[in-house]
Order: sequence, then C-alpha cells, then structure tokens
Amino acid sequence: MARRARRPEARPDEILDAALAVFSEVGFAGARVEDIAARAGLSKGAVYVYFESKELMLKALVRRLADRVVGAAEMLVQSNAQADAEQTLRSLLTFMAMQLSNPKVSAAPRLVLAEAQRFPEIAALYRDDVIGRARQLLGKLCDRGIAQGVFRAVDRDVMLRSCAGPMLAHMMLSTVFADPKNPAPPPEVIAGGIADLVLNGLRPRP
Amino acid sequence: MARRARRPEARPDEILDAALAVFSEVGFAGARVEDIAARAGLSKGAVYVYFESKELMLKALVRRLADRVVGAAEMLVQSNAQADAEQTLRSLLTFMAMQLSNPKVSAAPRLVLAEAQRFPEIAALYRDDVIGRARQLLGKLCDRGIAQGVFRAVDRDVMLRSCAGPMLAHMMLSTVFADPKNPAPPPEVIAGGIADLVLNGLRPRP
DNA sequence: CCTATTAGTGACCAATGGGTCATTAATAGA
DNA sequence: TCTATTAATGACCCATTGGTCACTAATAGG
Repeated sequence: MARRARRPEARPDEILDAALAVFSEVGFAGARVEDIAARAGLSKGAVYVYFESKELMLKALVRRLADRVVGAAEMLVQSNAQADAEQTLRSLLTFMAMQLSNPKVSAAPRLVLAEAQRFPEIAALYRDDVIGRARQLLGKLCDRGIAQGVFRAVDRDVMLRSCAGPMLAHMMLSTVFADPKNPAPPPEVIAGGIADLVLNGLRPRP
Repeated sequence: MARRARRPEARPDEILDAALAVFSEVGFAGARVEDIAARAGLSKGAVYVYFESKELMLKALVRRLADRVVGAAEMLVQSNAQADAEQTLRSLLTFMAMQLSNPKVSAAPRLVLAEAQRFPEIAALYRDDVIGRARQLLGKLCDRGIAQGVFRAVDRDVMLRSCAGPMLAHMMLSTVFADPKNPAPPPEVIAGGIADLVLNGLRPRP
C-alpha cells in the first residue's frame, strides 16, 4: 500500500474522527479497528501507536466531544447575559435543535446514549461533564428569568428534563427514526414550536 | 448438567426474557448466545431450536415489546375518554414517567435506542409500531383539548417531542445516568413538575 | 415394558477480530 | 551522503463466539 506522509501531530484527531464515524454506524462492539484505521488512511498497527486499546479510543473520543455542544451552549448564554431570559432560552433551544438535527453533530451524544450502559466510566464522565453543566446552565438561566419575573419557580431537575428532553426526542426522530415517507416540518419550525410551548409553560400564571 | 424439565411451550418467552436482560446489559453485539441460554436455564443448542439466529431473536424481542408501553398508554387514554383532556394528559405523563423510572421497563426502549442505527428494520418497526402510535394518541388527545378549549393549537410533531422528550430524558437520567451522590427528587414529584410545565405551556394565552 | 418421538445437550468447526512485533521507509541531523 | 530515529506497515497469533449436528434422555402411547 502507498505509504502516507508522516504527520504524527495530526494523527490522534484523525483517528478519533474516523472512530466516531465507525462507532456511530455499527456501535462500539461492532466496530473493527481495521475499519477505523482504513477510514483514517492508516493501517491497524498505526492506530495502536496512538491508542492502547479500542476501549481507550472510545473514552478519548467522549472526552474530546463532551465540550463541543455544551461549550457552544454556554457561550451562547454568556454572550446574551444582558438580554432577557425568555429570549435567551428561545435562542438556546432553537440553536440546540438545529445542531442536533445534523447527524454529524448528533453522532456523539447518540453514541454515548448507546454505550453508556456498558461503560460506567463513560456514563459518569458524560453525567459530570455534559449533563451536569447543562443542568447548571439551565438553572442559572432559570434564576435570571425568575428574577426578571418572566419565569415562575421551577425545580432544576424538571427544567433539565423539560428543556433537554424535547431536544433529545427531536434528535432521535430526525436521525435514526426519520421517516422518509412522512417528513417532519423543517427543524426551525419544530424548534420554534417547542420553544413556544416551553416558554409559555414557564410563564407565571396570572 | 442437570437436565431440565421439557416445557417447549414456555421456552420462546423465557429465552426472550433472558435475551432482553443480557442485551440491555452488554448490548446486542456484546451479548453471547451462550449467556442468554444460561440465563434461560438452557444450553446454547436449545436456543437455536427456537430461534434461527441471534439477530432474529432481537427482532422477535422488539416486536414482542413494542406493544407493552404504548398499549398501556392507549388503554389509559381510552378509559379516560370522558374526562377533560388536561387531566388525562397529566395522568398519562405521570404514568409514563413512573413506568420509565423502572429499569426493567425501560430496558426495551433503551435497547432500541442503542441498536436502531445498526438495524434499519428495527428502527422502522419501532417507528411505525411505537412512535407512530404515540403520535396518533397524543394528536387525538390534543384535538380533544382544543375542542374543550383547554389547549391551544399545537403541531403534532411539536406535541410529540414536547411530551415524549421529557419522559425520554427522565428515563435516561434515572437509569444509566443516575448519580448516586445527587439523587433526583422522587419520580412522582418530577412527573408532576413536568406535567405542570407542559400543561401550562399548552394553555391558551389570554 | 418396549419403542418412537422430540426436547435438549455440548463438543466441535470456521470465521472473526483485538492486539503484537519484526520489518520497512521516510525524515532529520551531521 | 551517511546514519539514527521513528512513523507506519501487515503478517501473524490466539481467544472468542455464532452456528451445527450427532447424540442422549425424557416422555407418550400402546
């Protein structure tokens, strides 16, 4: 086989990209290291230069990905720190729904959902680094809304489930369970509808 | 090994029970037919008397399970056909949240979420037999609420995501991502909170 | 009892795939 | 240009496991 250029610095990331693609297609157990290597343009042996085992690849992958979605969400909330909480939450929900409609973005959380049961360490990592931060973020936003008088008091665990849940459902429905015969409305419409419902739900009753 | 009594009629169900347990612990690809057999109190060979292959076991399993949760939900809505839509939806949401807090009940949907990507046939089956029916059910309930003047007009796809999503999130958070250090409030409290928020969200604005 | 039937067994086969390592080739430095 | 270093290869090893099948033993019927 044609020998490829030596670019050791770039390898780990390339391998992880390939691993995410393969894992999310056939699952962790079903993925062959040789396929991951091939997709990264390497031989199997080279993969083991950078990662000790297939399982450590999975962990590195989750660690690398944990930041991306939540990080972007935190950024969005922070940059809207002055705006009213209602508008910020609407932007956040819309942004998330749009992101998660993209199979490439949703591949990572989908993979975690699929494998968490089998790898308690990964479940714990995700719980602390993604779910925990999302809960914090929503909690703070919620406090702001309450202070501004636009949200009523809501438990954080209820808030987390009520905001993240529809996003999760939308992700699954627009990727693995997408029905070519009955296409759903475009994501921005769905996202807007969900935001309307949740925001209306958060409004204090007269 | 001690030979067990011959009870051919009961075998398929016993094997599927065992398969669900093993699949949901280690995933489909990670499950060994021999382990499934052992858990059912049989040898590997016997399993192949009843199921042609491991994959057909998975399909049979999903088919058998599809009914259970949605069937119960449909029953609940039907038996409350006279009551007001708001109260019915509250009961439905609470019932689902309680059910899905139980790892034994949630094992099946969790398994489907994990494997659907890899088995398009299973994804299609679940989409039609579970998600489709849930969408119908919520749509009808929604129509009733609108007719009674207690719900405002909501798109069915938004309704599906906004109702099923929090349940899904609750399921994942109370099983795979449960944090022993920060226990969530009891399920009935969470369920009530979610129902409050969603119902308030559905109320027509003055 | 004796025999026919069939549920159930478990040794075995063949393929698969994670992981290793001796070897090769590309580069850096002198 | 020559040598030392190291990125990368791929043939190989071997444990694992889906699936088969010749055989065993429990039951049913006469």
